[in-house]
Amino acid sequence: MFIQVKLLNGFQESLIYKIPASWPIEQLVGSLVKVPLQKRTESALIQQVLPTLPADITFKIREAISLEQFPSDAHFSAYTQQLSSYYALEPLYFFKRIRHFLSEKEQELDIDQTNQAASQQNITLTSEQQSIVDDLIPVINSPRYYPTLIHGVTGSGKTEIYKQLIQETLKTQKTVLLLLPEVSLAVQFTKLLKSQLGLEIPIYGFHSAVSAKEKRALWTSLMHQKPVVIIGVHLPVIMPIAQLGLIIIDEEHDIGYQEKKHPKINTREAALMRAQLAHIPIILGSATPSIHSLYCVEKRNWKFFQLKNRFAGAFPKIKLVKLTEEYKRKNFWISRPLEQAIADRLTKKEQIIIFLNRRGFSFFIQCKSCGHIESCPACSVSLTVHHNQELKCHYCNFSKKIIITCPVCKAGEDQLLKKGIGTQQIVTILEKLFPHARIARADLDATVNKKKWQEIIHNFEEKKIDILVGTQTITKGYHFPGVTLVGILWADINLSFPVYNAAESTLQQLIQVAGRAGRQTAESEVIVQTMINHYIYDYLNEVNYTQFYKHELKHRAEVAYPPIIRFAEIELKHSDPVLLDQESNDIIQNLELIAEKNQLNITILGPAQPPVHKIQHMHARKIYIKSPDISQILKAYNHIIIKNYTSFLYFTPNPLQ
DNA sequence: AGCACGCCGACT
DNA sequence: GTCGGCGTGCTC
Repeated sequence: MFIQVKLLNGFQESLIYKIPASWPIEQLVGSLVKVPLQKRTESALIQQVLPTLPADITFKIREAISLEQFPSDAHFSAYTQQLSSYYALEPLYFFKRIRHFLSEKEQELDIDQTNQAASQQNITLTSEQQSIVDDLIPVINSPRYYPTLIHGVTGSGKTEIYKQLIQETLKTQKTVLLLLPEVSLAVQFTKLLKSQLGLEIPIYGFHSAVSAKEKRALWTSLMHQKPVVIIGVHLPVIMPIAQLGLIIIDEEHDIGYQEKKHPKINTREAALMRAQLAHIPIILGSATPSIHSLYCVEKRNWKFFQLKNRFAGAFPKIKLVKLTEEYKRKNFWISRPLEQAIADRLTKKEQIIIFLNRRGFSFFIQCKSCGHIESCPACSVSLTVHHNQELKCHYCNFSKKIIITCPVCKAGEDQLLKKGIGTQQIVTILEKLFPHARIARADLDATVNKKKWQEIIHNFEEKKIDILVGTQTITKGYHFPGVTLVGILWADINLSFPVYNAAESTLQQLIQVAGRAGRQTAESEVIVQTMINHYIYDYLNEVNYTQFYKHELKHRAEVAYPPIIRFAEIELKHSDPVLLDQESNDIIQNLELIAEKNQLNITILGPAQPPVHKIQHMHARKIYIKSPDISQILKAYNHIIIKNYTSFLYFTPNPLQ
């Protein structure tokens, strides 16, 4: 008997080995083996068992060495098969990833020590919370696929439900997967659970902030089929786990679940596939559930629960302010109502968050005379002004001195407009308006320095800072009881972002930030400043968030976007833009041909130049495929990849931005 | 992906 | 004469 294997080290061709006499023949396909290759030993995945050799063999066949130790998981093979066909990858990909972390060397990690583990123990659940737990306990005890969506307003105590259900699952000797959309949240959650559930429960963090030693300890547990709690972002969902009993996806709406690099696997989707194959319950929780999940509640009978009450504090009052209306004000970016509210809170010695939801692109420099914008020589993005003296590229880190005359029309400095607004600038404005306030900035630049970041968060918690100015980073996870005012400076920046889910993600973000207010106090306020009118502002009240679903779904149906239809992206990359354009057009033609030949019901869009179409001298184009049926999209794409294009091709089903 | 082989220039 | 740079080709 022989096996046909594929090497994990990137060597493409499959090889044939003899099975040692002592091996079982059953269940070899999908297992990892060690095989001799020239003078070394390599790991490989068994693709096929061959009873006899192919006739045309001219080389001598060597014998495989040993089967590799791998945690048993009855559903793993089917799961990696399904995942790999959905993401148009080879099943080998998942084994490579697992292998990669196993061979990881120990390295110093600067672990985020942000201390948020509030020690509230043995809390009695509210009736809202209890009814969810009561519904799920029977399913945990006799498992089946049971997708459950929990819409819990900010501060409603979803964590308490998770804790109960984790304990119930462990009682049945099963493993729990707890997933969060960001490493920092996973770190926080791990700490919280360890302090509140007690040391006798094996809890493992499993993400980039965890040491290789700890990861290996988890691996050993998995080998021995021990029931554990695994907390992570992307990695845990592709691990082989013998006795999986429950998956929890917290902040399920968050785009952080989609991996940043290709292949852009979405942990939320992978987890759903896994739960379905393993016949276990899966819980998705969020204060702002995704349209997609709400759609599944409606069309696919997912269980749905709502937590409409806050554990402590009360909901903030929400006030919408139009920036374009003619207020006479000291500064364009701080409207009169906001200025007054800040002054008011400062005298009451309460805390304020000022939020700027800019995303990637920010304030660039533009000539008022000729319209020229300074941009990066290597990437196609505008350069960002730093400290009013430097221009920096957000993608490749290129930097140069700020220009004082326009390089195109030679106009002077007074004609150079530093468009947009950044957190730095806001701090300066606020310092002028409120000279006695203690103001700090917490954006991505500040978070790169972990120590400084921790210090800022700590000082804000200790009320040594009155106003915290920040971007996305402050919207996630943190709990600042002293905050009674949240000011959102420019709510509509992202609404014009060229993606179909712009309204959804903007509203989710606004509600999440607004939710930072009034966690402890009865009276708080959120001021939302905007340039334009938009329907999302009708749904800023988070208790009524689900009404947004109806409105948005109608809109998506009109323009044929998910979740009504399926949607996938093909990204093409090449250093030569001419070749890239040729090949993208060729792919479009080919797709159309394939669709016609196979009678596929697909719509092809593009090729489009993405907003950032050139990064580090690599050009990019995007092609989109729509269809009522994902398998038709996959069929079309699989026809494309067998042709030998010189561009790099990346396939993303259901892309999020 | 590794690793050996081999062909050519630099150096004790 | 030998050491070592890396281009080429092979792996069951």
